[in-house]
Amino acid sequence: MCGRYTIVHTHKELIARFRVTKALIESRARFNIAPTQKVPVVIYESQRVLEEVSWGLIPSWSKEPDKFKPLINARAETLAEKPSFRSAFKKRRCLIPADGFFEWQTKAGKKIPVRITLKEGTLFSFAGLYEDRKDPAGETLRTCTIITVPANEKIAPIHERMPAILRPEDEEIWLATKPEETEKAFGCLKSYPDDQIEYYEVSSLVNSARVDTEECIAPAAKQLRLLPE
DNA sequence: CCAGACGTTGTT
DNA sequence: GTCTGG
DNA sequence: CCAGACGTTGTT
DNA sequence: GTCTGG
Repeated sequence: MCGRYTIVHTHKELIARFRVTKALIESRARFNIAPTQKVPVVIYESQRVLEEVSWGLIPSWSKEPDKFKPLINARAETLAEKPSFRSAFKKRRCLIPADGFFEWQTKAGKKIPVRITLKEGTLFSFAGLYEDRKDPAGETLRTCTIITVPANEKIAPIHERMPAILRPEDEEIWLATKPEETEKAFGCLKSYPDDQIEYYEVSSLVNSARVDTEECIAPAAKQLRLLPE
Protein backbone atom coordinates (compact mmCIF):
# COMPACT_ATOMS: atom_id res chain seq x y z
CA MET A 1 0.00 0.00 0.00
CA CYS A 2 1.12 3.51 0.38
CA GLY A 3 0.95 5.37 3.66
CA ARG A 4 3.84 7.85 3.37
CA TYR A 5 5.63 9.53 0.48
CA THR A 6 7.96 12.32 -0.59
CA ILE A 7 8.15 15.27 -2.97
CA VAL A 8 11.69 16.53 -2.88
CA HIS A 9 11.44 18.28 -6.24
CA THR A 10 10.81 22.02 -6.34
CA HIS A 11 7.61 23.85 -7.20
CA LYS A 12 9.10 24.88 -10.56
CA GLU A 13 9.99 21.30 -11.40
CA LEU A 14 6.44 20.16 -10.61
CA ILE A 15 4.92 22.85 -12.79
CA ALA A 16 7.17 21.96 -15.71
CA ARG A 17 6.93 18.18 -15.38
CA PHE A 18 3.11 18.13 -15.19
CA ARG A 19 2.52 21.05 -17.58
CA VAL A 20 0.51 22.94 -14.96
CA THR A 21 -0.95 26.17 -16.30
CA LYS A 22 -2.62 27.36 -13.12
CA ALA A 23 -0.99 26.96 -9.71
CA LEU A 24 -3.16 27.73 -6.67
CA ILE A 25 -0.36 26.84 -4.28
CA GLU A 26 3.40 27.04 -4.04
CA SER A 27 4.62 23.53 -3.29
CA ARG A 28 7.63 22.97 -1.04
CA ALA A 29 9.96 20.04 -0.51
CA ARG A 30 8.43 17.31 1.64
CA PHE A 31 10.37 14.39 3.08
CA ASN A 32 7.62 12.58 4.96
CA ILE A 33 4.07 13.21 3.81
CA ALA A 34 1.52 11.46 6.03
CA PRO A 35 -2.22 10.77 5.74
CA THR A 36 -4.58 13.65 6.66
CA GLN A 37 -2.00 16.22 5.61
CA LYS A 38 -2.50 18.65 2.72
CA VAL A 39 -0.85 17.42 -0.46
CA PRO A 40 -0.39 18.98 -3.89
CA VAL A 41 -2.42 17.37 -6.68
CA VAL A 42 -2.95 18.09 -10.37
CA ILE A 43 -6.58 18.29 -11.45
CA TYR A 44 -8.02 18.96 -14.89
CA GLU A 45 -10.58 21.77 -14.90
CA SER A 46 -10.35 22.98 -18.52
CA GLN A 47 -6.65 23.35 -17.76
CA ARG A 48 -4.13 21.63 -15.52
CA VAL A 49 -4.47 23.07 -12.04
CA LEU A 50 -2.10 22.47 -9.13
CA GLU A 51 -3.89 22.70 -5.83
CA GLU A 52 -3.76 21.39 -2.28
CA VAL A 53 -6.16 18.77 -0.90
CA SER A 54 -6.29 16.57 2.20
CA TRP A 55 -4.93 13.07 1.82
CA GLY A 56 -7.71 10.69 2.90
CA LEU A 57 -10.89 10.59 0.84
CA ILE A 58 -14.16 11.31 2.60
CA PRO A 59 -17.16 10.24 0.49
CA SER A 60 -19.65 12.96 -0.29
CA TRP A 61 -22.48 10.94 1.27
CA SER A 62 -20.85 10.94 4.69
CA LYS A 63 -23.29 12.50 7.15
CA GLU A 64 -20.63 13.04 9.79
CA PRO A 65 -17.51 13.74 7.73
CA ASP A 66 -15.52 14.70 10.81
CA LYS A 67 -15.98 11.22 12.23
CA PHE A 68 -15.44 9.34 9.01
CA LYS A 69 -12.13 7.50 8.81
CA PRO A 70 -10.40 8.93 5.74
CA LEU A 71 -9.72 6.43 2.98
CA ILE A 72 -6.06 6.88 2.09
CA ASN A 73 -5.95 4.08 -0.50
CA ALA A 74 -8.37 2.55 -3.00
CA ARG A 75 -7.84 -0.88 -4.53
CA ALA A 76 -7.64 -0.68 -8.31
CA GLU A 77 -9.40 -4.05 -8.65
CA THR A 78 -12.62 -2.83 -7.04
CA LEU A 79 -12.80 0.95 -7.31
CA ALA A 80 -15.23 0.89 -10.23
CA GLU A 81 -17.84 -0.81 -8.00
CA LYS A 82 -17.22 0.48 -4.48
CA PRO A 83 -19.76 3.10 -3.41
CA SER A 84 -16.98 5.18 -1.87
CA PHE A 85 -14.95 5.48 -5.07
CA ARG A 86 -17.12 4.70 -8.06
CA SER A 87 -18.31 8.20 -8.74
CA ALA A 88 -14.87 9.74 -8.18
CA PHE A 89 -13.38 7.13 -10.52
CA LYS A 90 -15.75 8.22 -13.26
CA LYS A 91 -15.48 11.95 -12.78
CA ARG A 92 -12.78 13.03 -10.36
CA ARG A 93 -9.39 11.57 -11.17
CA CYS A 94 -6.17 13.41 -10.38
CA LEU A 95 -2.41 13.14 -10.52
CA ILE A 96 -0.65 13.05 -7.16
CA PRO A 97 2.95 14.13 -7.73
CA ALA A 98 5.69 12.23 -5.87
CA ASP A 99 9.31 11.20 -6.18
CA GLY A 100 9.36 8.38 -3.65
CA PHE A 101 7.20 6.46 -1.20
CA PHE A 102 7.82 4.50 1.97
CA GLU A 103 6.93 0.93 2.80
CA TRP A 104 7.72 -0.88 6.06
CA GLN A 105 9.31 -4.24 5.40
CA THR A 106 8.85 -6.81 8.16
CA LYS A 107 12.18 -8.57 8.70
CA ALA A 108 12.57 -10.99 11.61
CA GLY A 109 9.66 -9.37 13.38
CA LYS A 110 11.06 -5.87 12.93
CA LYS A 111 9.67 -3.22 10.66
CA ILE A 112 12.29 -1.54 8.51
CA PRO A 113 11.29 1.58 6.60
CA VAL A 114 12.30 1.51 2.92
CA ARG A 115 12.15 4.36 0.43
CA ILE A 116 11.15 3.35 -3.08
CA THR A 117 11.93 5.62 -6.03
CA LEU A 118 12.27 5.57 -9.80
CA LYS A 119 15.76 5.47 -11.25
CA GLU A 120 17.50 8.83 -10.93
CA GLY A 121 14.85 9.86 -8.39
CA THR A 122 12.61 10.97 -11.26
CA LEU A 123 9.41 12.86 -10.52
CA PHE A 124 6.27 10.81 -11.23
CA SER A 125 2.61 10.72 -10.23
CA PHE A 126 0.33 8.35 -8.39
CA ALA A 127 -3.10 7.72 -9.87
CA GLY A 128 -5.49 9.48 -7.51
CA LEU A 129 -9.19 10.21 -6.97
CA TYR A 130 -10.70 13.19 -5.22
CA GLU A 131 -14.00 14.08 -3.63
CA ASP A 132 -15.59 17.28 -2.35
CA ARG A 133 -17.64 17.94 0.73
CA LYS A 134 -18.87 20.97 2.64
CA ASP A 135 -17.52 21.74 6.06
CA PRO A 136 -19.84 23.14 8.78
CA ALA A 137 -19.04 26.67 7.64
CA GLY A 138 -20.14 25.81 4.10
CA GLU A 139 -16.59 25.76 2.72
CA THR A 140 -15.79 23.10 0.15
CA LEU A 141 -13.14 20.68 1.39
CA ARG A 142 -11.44 18.49 -1.16
CA THR A 143 -9.94 15.13 -0.19
CA CYS A 144 -8.00 12.55 -2.20
CA THR A 145 -6.94 8.91 -2.18
CA ILE A 146 -4.05 6.99 -3.76
CA ILE A 147 -4.92 3.92 -5.83
CA THR A 148 -3.06 0.67 -5.11
CA VAL A 149 -2.20 -2.28 -7.35
CA PRO A 150 -0.45 -5.63 -6.68
CA ALA A 151 3.27 -5.17 -6.08
CA ASN A 152 5.55 -5.82 -9.05
CA GLU A 153 8.37 -8.38 -8.70
CA LYS A 154 10.87 -5.82 -7.49
CA ILE A 155 8.66 -4.61 -4.66
CA ALA A 156 6.98 -7.92 -3.76
CA PRO A 157 9.73 -8.93 -1.28
CA ILE A 158 9.05 -5.70 0.62
CA HIS A 159 5.29 -5.46 0.40
CA GLU A 160 2.32 -7.14 -1.27
CA ARG A 161 0.88 -4.01 -2.79
CA MET A 162 2.16 -0.74 -4.19
CA PRO A 163 0.69 2.58 -5.27
CA ALA A 164 -0.42 2.88 -8.90
CA ILE A 165 2.33 4.88 -10.60
CA LEU A 166 1.21 6.36 -13.91
CA ARG A 167 3.39 6.03 -16.97
CA PRO A 168 3.97 9.57 -18.28
CA GLU A 169 2.08 8.80 -21.50
CA ASP A 170 -0.95 7.71 -19.44
CA GLU A 171 -1.21 10.89 -17.37
CA GLU A 172 -3.29 12.78 -19.92
CA ILE A 173 -5.59 9.76 -20.38
CA TRP A 174 -6.02 9.47 -16.62
CA LEU A 175 -6.92 13.15 -16.29
CA ALA A 176 -9.05 13.66 -19.38
CA THR A 177 -10.96 10.41 -20.04
CA LYS A 178 -14.70 11.00 -20.08
CA PRO A 179 -17.02 9.38 -17.50
CA GLU A 180 -18.48 7.01 -20.11
CA GLU A 181 -15.07 5.67 -21.14
CA THR A 182 -13.63 4.56 -17.83
CA GLU A 183 -12.11 1.40 -19.35
CA LYS A 184 -9.51 3.74 -20.82
CA ALA A 185 -8.74 5.14 -17.38
CA PHE A 186 -8.73 1.65 -15.90
CA GLY A 187 -6.08 0.67 -18.44
CA CYS A 188 -3.68 3.16 -16.84
CA LEU A 189 -3.63 1.21 -13.56
CA LYS A 190 -0.81 -1.21 -14.18
CA SER A 191 2.10 -2.12 -11.96
CA TYR A 192 5.18 -0.17 -12.93
CA PRO A 193 8.10 -1.83 -14.83
CA ASP A 194 10.50 -3.49 -12.37
CA ASP A 195 13.65 -2.24 -14.04
CA GLN A 196 12.63 1.38 -13.44
CA ILE A 197 12.37 0.99 -9.69
CA GLU A 198 14.97 1.31 -6.94
CA TYR A 199 14.82 1.26 -3.17
CA TYR A 200 16.94 1.60 -0.05
CA GLU A 201 16.50 1.35 3.70
CA VAL A 202 16.08 4.59 5.62
CA SER A 203 16.19 5.68 9.25
CA SER A 204 13.25 4.92 11.54
CA LEU A 205 13.01 8.68 12.04
CA VAL A 206 10.48 8.50 9.23
CA ASN A 207 8.16 6.48 11.49
CA SER A 208 6.98 9.65 13.19
CA ALA A 209 4.70 11.74 11.02
CA ARG A 210 5.97 14.77 12.95
CA VAL A 211 9.41 14.43 11.39
CA ASP A 212 9.67 15.97 7.93
CA THR A 213 13.38 16.54 7.38
CA GLU A 214 15.97 15.51 4.84
CA GLU A 215 17.11 12.74 7.21
CA CYS A 216 13.92 10.85 6.27
CA ILE A 217 15.31 10.14 2.80
CA ALA A 218 18.94 9.50 3.79
CA PRO A 219 20.09 5.89 3.36
CA ALA A 220 20.15 4.11 6.73
CA ALA A 221 23.53 4.10 8.43
CA LYS A 222 25.60 1.18 7.21
CA GLN A 223 26.33 -1.51 9.77
CA LEU A 224 29.71 -1.12 11.37
CA ARG A 225 32.15 -3.75 10.18
CA LEU A 226 34.81 -5.00 12.54
CA LEU A 227 36.93 -5.97 9.59
CA PRO A 228 36.38 -3.58 6.69
CA GLU A 229 36.93 -5.10 3.27
C1' DC B 1 -40.39 -1.49 3.30
C1' DC B 2 -36.52 0.76 6.56
C1' DA B 3 -31.81 0.48 8.71
C1' DG B 4 -27.25 0.43 8.21
C1' DA B 5 -23.15 0.17 5.75
C1' DC B 6 -20.22 2.21 2.55
C1' DG B 7 -12.54 1.18 3.19
C1' DT B 8 -7.60 -0.66 3.23
C1' DT B 9 -3.81 -2.91 5.29
C1' DG B 10 -1.82 -6.36 8.04
C1' DT B 11 -2.20 -9.84 11.29
C1' DT B 12 -4.39 -13.88 13.40
C1' DG C 1 -6.86 -3.64 22.17
C1' DT C 2 -8.43 0.27 19.54
C1' DC C 3 -8.98 4.91 18.22
C1' DT C 4 -7.05 9.51 17.01
C1' DG C 5 -3.63 12.59 15.18
C1' DG C 6 -0.02 13.65 12.02
C1' DC D 1 1.56 4.38 7.29
C1' DC D 2 3.25 4.78 12.60
C1' DA D 3 2.95 7.05 17.27
C1' DG D 4 0.57 8.03 21.06
C1' DA D 5 -3.34 8.27 23.79
C1' DC D 6 -6.70 5.90 26.19
C1' DG D 7 -10.18 9.10 32.39
C1' DT D 8 -12.61 11.69 36.05
C1' DT D 9 -13.08 15.02 39.60
C1' DG D 10 -12.04 19.14 41.63
C1' DT D 11 -9.16 23.00 41.99
C1' DT D 12 -6.20 26.65 39.87
C1' DG E 1 -26.18 8.53 -3.06
C1' DT E 2 -26.84 3.53 -3.43
C1' DC E 3 -26.56 -1.18 -2.13
C1' DT E 4 -27.28 -5.00 1.26
C1' DG E 5 -29.51 -7.29 5.03
C1' DG E 6 -33.45 -8.18 7.65
